[in-house]
Amino acid sequence: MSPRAASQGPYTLATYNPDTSLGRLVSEVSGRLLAALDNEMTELGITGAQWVILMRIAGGRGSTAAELCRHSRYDTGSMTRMLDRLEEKGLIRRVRSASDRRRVHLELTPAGRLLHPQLPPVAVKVLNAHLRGFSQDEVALLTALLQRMLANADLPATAS
Amino acid sequence: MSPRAASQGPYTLATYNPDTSLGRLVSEVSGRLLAALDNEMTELGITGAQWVILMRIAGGRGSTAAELCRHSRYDTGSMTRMLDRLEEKGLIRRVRSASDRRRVHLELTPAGRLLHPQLPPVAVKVLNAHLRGFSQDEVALLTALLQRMLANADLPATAS
DNA sequence: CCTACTTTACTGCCTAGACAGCAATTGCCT
DNA sequence: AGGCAATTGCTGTCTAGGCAGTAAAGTAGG
Repeated sequence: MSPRAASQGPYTLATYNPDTSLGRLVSEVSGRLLAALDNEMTELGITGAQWVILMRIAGGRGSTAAELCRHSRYDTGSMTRMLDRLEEKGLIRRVRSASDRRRVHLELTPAGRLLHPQLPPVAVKVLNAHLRGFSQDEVALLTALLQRMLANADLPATAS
Repeated sequence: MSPRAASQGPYTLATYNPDTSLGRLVSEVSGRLLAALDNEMTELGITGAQWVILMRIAGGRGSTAAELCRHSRYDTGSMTRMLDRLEEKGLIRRVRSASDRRRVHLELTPAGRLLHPQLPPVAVKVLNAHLRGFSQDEVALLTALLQRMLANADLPATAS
């Protein structure tokens, strides 16, 4: 309510411009990166979203559906169908756990293991294409700034 | 093919980590910002995506559906239905153009004009919450770095 | 004028994610 | 042992965007 409220952060109503704000900018960059990833991936037969899940499974950081959900903002219903698609493509396999029969362990099929090494180079290519003219220091700086935004996102929203 | 190819950009296969890469980071920040915007907007009865379109119409930077599409990576089909929803909520009005009868001019209804002033403060609040601890210089720096990535996105992908 | 091309808005159809609800399984607690 | 809550994976149902196709309206060139 008080005029002082306007000085509590970098943005104020007077200076805020929806077209040049960080919100618009981050959303646009994210969209372009995913679009470029999708584009590069069509020849491999998967989408950018599937790329992300495959990389997690292959890297051992997603051995069950629930674990994948906890790290990817999908709900379990969406994840089930995402895994359905990867299974239909013959890239992953579901194996019921013996120790905990609620769980379904996920693993790459031979076709999935064949595809896996082709995934990281695509991401490297896309990222570097968007980072032309950036020094290593600038990339590190950008990374650090974004990580700080992410850390703020986890905090409960302060009053006002 | 040659080893030199690995030094053409900040990322290399050896250093690339899908969990800490800029791709993952930008996507995550963008998702959090939109989720926070959605969350703040529920009480106003619209979504984050609708917020964006309403702001463009209100600001005079989107007087027809085709113009909105050119600036927002929606196709015309999606935009038609997006505008359907805004019209059903009584926030915008479609008016057939007299000079070019293919066009449908978009304008805010009285209810839309009443809602409009409430939109920017929400974005300012969300952005500032994610920028706690940032100086003005750091925000400017982050903005500039992201703009450079965006400029690179518009260039045709270089070979390799 | 008349044809060919473009632009604009709209409509099916398909894919994909969110939400809620469900059954099976497990661990905990008394 | 028995009851109970939590976890896991799955299924309907809804919303929403992408793609292709269409009709109406405009534009350019002969």
